[in-house]
Amino acid sequence: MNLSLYNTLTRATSEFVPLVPGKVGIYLCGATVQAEPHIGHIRSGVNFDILRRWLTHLGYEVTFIRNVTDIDDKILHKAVHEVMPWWAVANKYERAFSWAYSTLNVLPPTYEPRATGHITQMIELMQILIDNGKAYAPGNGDIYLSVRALDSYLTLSNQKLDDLQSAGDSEETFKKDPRDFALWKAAKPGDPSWPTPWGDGRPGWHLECSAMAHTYLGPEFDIHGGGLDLIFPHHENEIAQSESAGWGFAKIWMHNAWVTASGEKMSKSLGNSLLVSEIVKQVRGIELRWYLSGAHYRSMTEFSFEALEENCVNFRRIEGFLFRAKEVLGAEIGVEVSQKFADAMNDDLSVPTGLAEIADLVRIGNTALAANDLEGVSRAAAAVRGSLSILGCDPFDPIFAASNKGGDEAIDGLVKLALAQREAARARKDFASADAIRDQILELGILIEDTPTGPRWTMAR
RNA sequence: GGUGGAGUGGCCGAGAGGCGAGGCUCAGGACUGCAAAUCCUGCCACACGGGUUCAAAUCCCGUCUCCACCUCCA
Repeated sequence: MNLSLYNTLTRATSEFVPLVPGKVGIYLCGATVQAEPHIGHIRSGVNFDILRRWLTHLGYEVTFIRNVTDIDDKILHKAVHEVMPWWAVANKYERAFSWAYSTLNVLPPTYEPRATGHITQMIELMQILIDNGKAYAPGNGDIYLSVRALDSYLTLSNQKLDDLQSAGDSEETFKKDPRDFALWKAAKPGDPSWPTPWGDGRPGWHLECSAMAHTYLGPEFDIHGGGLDLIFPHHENEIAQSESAGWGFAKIWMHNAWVTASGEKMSKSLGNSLLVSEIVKQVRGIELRWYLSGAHYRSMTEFSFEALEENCVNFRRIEGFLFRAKEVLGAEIGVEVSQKFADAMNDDLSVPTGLAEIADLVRIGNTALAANDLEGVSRAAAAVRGSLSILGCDPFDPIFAASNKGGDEAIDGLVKLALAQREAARARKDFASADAIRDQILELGILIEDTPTGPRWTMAR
């Protein structure tokens, strides 16, 4: 079975065929760095990280570009609000995003271009568009794209130009048509600006995405991703800008759905309790990632702390199996991807189906552990670990190692001293003393379990 | 008004004509000195009303409810 992906453009799932055999170019709309990331933002990062890991597993050489939009209206507003230079605001939130990505084990992109670093490329693109008559400079310093002049506009969102509600601000502008959009905005006093042949100004409608995708992936590339809400107008405009310049642009458009709260999109829900930085005070990054990975990327996932906790319990069970397997095997666990898991992933990244396979493997592995079937344990554990590694949730991944350390040797030695006393008490049937030791140790956060091969301890969560 | 999506068991969450996804919770059982962990068993759901079919959660018609996008939201 080959990889099939859903393409928003065709509204169908079809076999993935790269433009260049063996290689894949992906452009993901990353953050507009104007606020701290909430779990909806990071879901997008996680979903596309899984896509990237899967493509890499399939043997593709993946070039993954994820931009940072570090200049836009919201950033400027925020700068006024926070009484900071706009560039300090942008950098502050860019760091917040970077922290969230690494906390959730989202691999660094091949390159992470910033909008402000690509003004030259944007000017070049505008020059092309003006030269071929698709864009115009009405003389006030703005540059607009003329949407009526386009052969195909709104093909991604399947809308008709005349059905759109008009912008509202159109009468005061220099637009030829109210639906034309600004590629470039003339400088206003106090705003940052860059010089162009048409006057000083700053980037308009996400011109940077077209310019940067072109710079790093070429005139056409395989996959363009982003959140569902970017379909219109953001991605439509990217297509319009790029195709008008004569570039083939993206072949496949992939959009992740939201994390909702109380049935509504996250940005509408109040409070900042759903910031990544807040959630990871309650659960580990790997657990939050597991939760966000669990729903299909095109399905809305309804956030609740109950659901999060449930998923954590589920994950700890899987992780517990791997830790026990490693202890019994006395060796590193292999990394294999089972056919069933691969089939699931190949079917438009059907993670939920893959989860059922993981559950099966864990059950089989636990049964093998009970039967002391080391061969079976090894096989199941490797398959579980392989699946988890695709999901970016491998507990043996060094990035998570710190939070998984059972404890260092000193703790191990101390716990074993206590366990020896408990074993002695149990041997003389002094269960009251044995239980007291177990309870006291548990209060320190260490869980004692008796197994056929003797007691073992783990850090309680 | 236009465009798109959703409604599945106590909860989360797949599936998209036929042999009960899976997880969590809960209840029983096995194991255990007691636990924990683990395994086994149980809990037969698809918004509503019609229709097509041997067979519908899945297809068709109608209805209701919810959500999103429609010019700077992942």
